Amino acid sequence: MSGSKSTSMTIGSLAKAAEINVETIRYYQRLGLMTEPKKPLGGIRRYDDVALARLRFIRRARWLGFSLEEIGELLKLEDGTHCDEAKALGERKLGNVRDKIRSLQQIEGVLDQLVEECCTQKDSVTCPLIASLHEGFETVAQ
Amino acid sequence: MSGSKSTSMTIGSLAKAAEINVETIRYYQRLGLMTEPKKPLGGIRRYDDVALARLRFIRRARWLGFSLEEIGELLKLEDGTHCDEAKALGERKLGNVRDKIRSLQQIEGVLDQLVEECCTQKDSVTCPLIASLHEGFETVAQ
DNA sequence: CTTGACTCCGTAGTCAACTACGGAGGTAAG
DNA sequence: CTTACCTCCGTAGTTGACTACGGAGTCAAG
Ligand SMILES: [Zn+2]
Ligand SMILES: [Zn+2]
Ligand SMILES: [Zn+2]
Ligand SMILES: [Zn+2]
Repeated sequence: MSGSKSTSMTIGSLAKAAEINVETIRYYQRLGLMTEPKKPLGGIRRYDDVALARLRFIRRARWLGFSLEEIGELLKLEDGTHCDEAKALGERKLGNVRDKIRSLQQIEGVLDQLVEECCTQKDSVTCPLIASLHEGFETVAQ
Repeated sequence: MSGSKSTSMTIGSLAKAAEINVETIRYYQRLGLMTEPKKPLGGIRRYDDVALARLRFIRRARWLGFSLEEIGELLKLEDGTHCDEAKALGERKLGNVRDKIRSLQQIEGVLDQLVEECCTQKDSVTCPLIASLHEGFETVAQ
C-alpha cells in the first residue's frame, strides 16, 4: 500500500488505481471536478498521482456524505486560505450526520422492542409485533 | 398532538397535513404504498387519519434513508398473517438500521476530528480539514 | 504488420424519488 | 349561478450520480 504508482497513467489505470469507473472520471471532468490533461496531438492523455489523489479525495468526501457540488466547493478551498468556510461546511455535515444517528437510534429502539415481543404468544391470533407497529411508530414519528 | 384531524380529508388537505406534495401521494399510490380510497361516482376521494399516519411514517422512514421499497416491506407487516415472516423482516431491518448507525458513527468520528482540527493552526498555509480529506480514507472505510 | 485491448468523445440510458403539466370535471363561497 | 380553486389521470420532465454505447483512432505485443 506504500509503493508509488507510476506518475504517468492512462485513464484506465488511473481508474483502476482509484477504484473508480473510467466513465465516472470522465463524468467528473465534465463537471469540472477533475481537469483533463492536454492530449498530445493524435495521442492519449496521461494522468499523474495528483489526479489520483484528487480522485481519492472525491471518493472519501462522497463517503462522508458530501454531494459532488459540495465537493467542488471543498476543492476550491484547497488553497488553504478559506479555513473558516471549510470548517462551516464540515460542521453542517456533522450536524446532518448526528441528526440521522439520533433518528436511527429511535427507530432501532422501536424495532428492537417489536422483534423482542414478536411470537411470544404463539396462540394469539395477531402477532404482537404487527399490533404494536400501529401505535409504536405513532409514538416515535412526530 | 392529541386533537384528532378530521376523518375526511381531500387529497389536498391530506397533503398539507402530512407536509407532502399531492403528486407524491399519488406516486405512492401508484407504487402501492398507499391505497386509493374508492371514489364515489362522479365525486372526489376522501382520506382519513389512517392515511395521514401512514404518510407520516413513510416520510420519517424516508428521511432515515429507507428506500420506498424497504418501506413497502415494513408496511406489509401490517397484514398480520405471518408472524414468523414479520419477525424475520423486523430482524433484517433492525440489522440494516444498526449497520447504518455504525457507518454513520464512523463518519461522525472522522468529521468531528476534521472540524476539530480545522483552523487550529491559523498561520499554516493549508487547512487541516482539507488536508486530511487527502489521506486516511482506506484507514476508515474498509 | 496485424490483432486485440484501450482511448476518445458525444450522446443516451438508468435508477430512485419525486415533480410538473394539461385538460376535463367536481365543489364551495359569495 | 358564477368563479376560483380543487381533483383526477395519464404522461412526461427533473435531479444527482453515475453507467453504457458505438464507432473511430491509438498503442503495444507478437
Ligand atoms: Zn473565501
Ligand atoms: Zn410475531
Ligand atoms: Zn407466509
Ligand atoms: Zn481549516
